[in-house]
Amino acid sequence: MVVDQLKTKPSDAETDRLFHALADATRRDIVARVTAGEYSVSGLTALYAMSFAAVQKHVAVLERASLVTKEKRGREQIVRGNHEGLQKARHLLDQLEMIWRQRAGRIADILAEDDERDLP
Amino acid sequence: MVVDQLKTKPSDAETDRLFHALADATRRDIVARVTAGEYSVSGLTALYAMSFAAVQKHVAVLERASLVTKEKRGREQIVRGNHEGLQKARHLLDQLEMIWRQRAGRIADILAEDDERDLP
DNA sequence: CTGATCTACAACCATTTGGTTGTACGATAT
DNA sequence: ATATCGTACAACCAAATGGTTGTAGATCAG
Repeated sequence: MVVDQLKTKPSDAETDRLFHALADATRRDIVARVTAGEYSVSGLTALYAMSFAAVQKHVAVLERASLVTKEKRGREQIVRGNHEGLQKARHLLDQLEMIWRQRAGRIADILAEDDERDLP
Repeated sequence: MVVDQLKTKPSDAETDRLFHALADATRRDIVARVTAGEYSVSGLTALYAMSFAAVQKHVAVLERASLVTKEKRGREQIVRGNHEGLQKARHLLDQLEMIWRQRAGRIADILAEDDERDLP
């Protein structure tokens, strides 16, 4: 099932790649652009003050992190946003969020126990 | 207002620090541990196969990313999870998610226009 | 066919990262 | 008082990062 893929915990290496890919302003901008529309690699290069090869490397990093996909069209390579990577990242943050809420819950429990102790 | 702090877009450098901090398995584990409970830096060191100084550096990276806080207690430094960083990270992913949904919306619009063209 | 465009990839370089060891210092326990 | 514990920080090192230039292969336009 597709759901299984979401519930499957990504490997550490996968997660490393994901967050590392997001830890760069240029790459985040690329993700936003190609999620909103289609860009070739050279189309993206026009947007930034860096060489084609540099952008190419950024796209490769994003691709390895499942945040974008590339598809050959004629002599161009079309880059598109890939929802899968984003969902993975959100899922991982959700897990940390759950740990936080569990802790908050335990604290509430402890306070409740204290209250009980105060009862007659 | 507190709400303003959440709505304020974090700087690129802040976001870089955040995702970079999360892009390491040891650091993610530290975040999970100190979110669930309290640990001193040397208490954390006992958990990993690396030197005290290495763990100290990881904690420093997490602290700069607002993912943990440190508080001196006696001769120990207590590390605690900081919800602020997590929320920031989730907010940033939410923004990308929004771009995705907007695009999905536009595609639906385009399909709807095509349908209209087909009408008499 | 020829030339221009888009891509891939290697080689190189400066900086950052993630680890180490070693030294120093305040807080604690004996 | 002294030894030990927890921390801070500097110096060092290998590997990874983020950028460059240069070369070469496909694809398209004229």
